[in-house]
Amino acid sequence: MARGKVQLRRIENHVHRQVTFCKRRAGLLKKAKELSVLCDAEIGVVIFSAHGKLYELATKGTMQGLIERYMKSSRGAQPEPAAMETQPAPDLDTKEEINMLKQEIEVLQKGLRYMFGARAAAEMSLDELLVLEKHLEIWIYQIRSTKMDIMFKEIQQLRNKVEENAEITNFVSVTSDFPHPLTIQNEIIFQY
Amino acid sequence: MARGKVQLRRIENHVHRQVTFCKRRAGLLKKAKELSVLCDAEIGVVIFSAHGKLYELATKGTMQGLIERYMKSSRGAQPEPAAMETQPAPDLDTKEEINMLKQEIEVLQKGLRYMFGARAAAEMSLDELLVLEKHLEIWIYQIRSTKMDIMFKEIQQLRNKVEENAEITNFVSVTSDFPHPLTIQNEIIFQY
DNA sequence: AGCTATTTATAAAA
DNA sequence: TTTTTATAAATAGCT
Repeated sequence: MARGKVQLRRIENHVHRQVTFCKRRAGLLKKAKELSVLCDAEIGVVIFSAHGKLYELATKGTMQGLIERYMKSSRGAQPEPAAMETQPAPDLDTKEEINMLKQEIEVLQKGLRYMFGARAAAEMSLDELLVLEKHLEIWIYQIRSTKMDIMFKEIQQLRNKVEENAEITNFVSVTSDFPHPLTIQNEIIFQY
Repeated sequence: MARGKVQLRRIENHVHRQVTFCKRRAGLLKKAKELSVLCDAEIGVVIFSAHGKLYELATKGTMQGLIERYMKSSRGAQPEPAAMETQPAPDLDTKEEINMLKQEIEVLQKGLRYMFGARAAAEMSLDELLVLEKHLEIWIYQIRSTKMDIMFKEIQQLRNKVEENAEITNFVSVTSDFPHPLTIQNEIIFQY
């Protein structure tokens, strides 16, 4: 933009690159702020320098809040994981259900902080820790179910192969079902 | 920037605001791309228009990946993530509010999953699931230890109180240590 | 980190 | 929205 037209490719000179990064970074964040104020938009900008240093800006609220909003907004365009659905709570009074869900959210938030901070567990109350623990147990259960699922499919494929072979070689085909009661899946899987 | 100096406040005229939003949004995204290319930086920009429409840009990789990187990078730097507050849903139908809360929980759970840099369970291999499972077990173990810790402190406090009382009333003070071997903490805690 | 000469971005209008 | 055009801003190359 000045004393030289800009070439749209990586600046090779290390010093030039650093200076330009500084200036343009400031410019970008300024522009973002302006756009947010002028047009009443919520904007988040995250910049990782080539060396991994983080620079960020979140207009209106925090980056965390913005990320949440982004997750909600961009969902649907993304392939949703079929597994690990939210546990359907038993039929409670709606009013009470809302409170329970809100509490659950709070606990999960703290859990996230705990993971990200890796030292915030001490800040959680006994009850909150209990709820978080339950969540994790559910999560583990789901993971074990998925593992079981994968393995069962492999077994089926193998059995199909065997069956084909048997037919081709005029042997008796194996058709008996493999027993796999859901109730013991998690017990079985423990052995792997 | 042209034919009129810009005032840094919300543009009141609806049409002007819309036009400016369009232009400046394009400008901001262009600047972000340029900065990324020129200085080899990874940049993410999220823009929510006043009416909630989402515009985004992620240089290098996806926004999801960038968010993961942000989560990892920004932890510890923030003293208190005052963010992640429950959306103050004003006056929605309770039924709808429940759905919104459930969605939020889903998002948070997803966030927790990202913590391990893991993909959704459905997309994960047996080995990956095993690793994730181990992580969760460790997490649960830590939580149980923390719970034990909290409870033991409470017990200590109670005992101190008793002790004070005893001294005041000239009774024999209780000084024996309460046994709490780490190896069985998790077993003990199971009962709560 | 400051200074200009220029390049860009963009406000107003169409 | 997009284009045009007059100007305001941003910034590349130097100190």
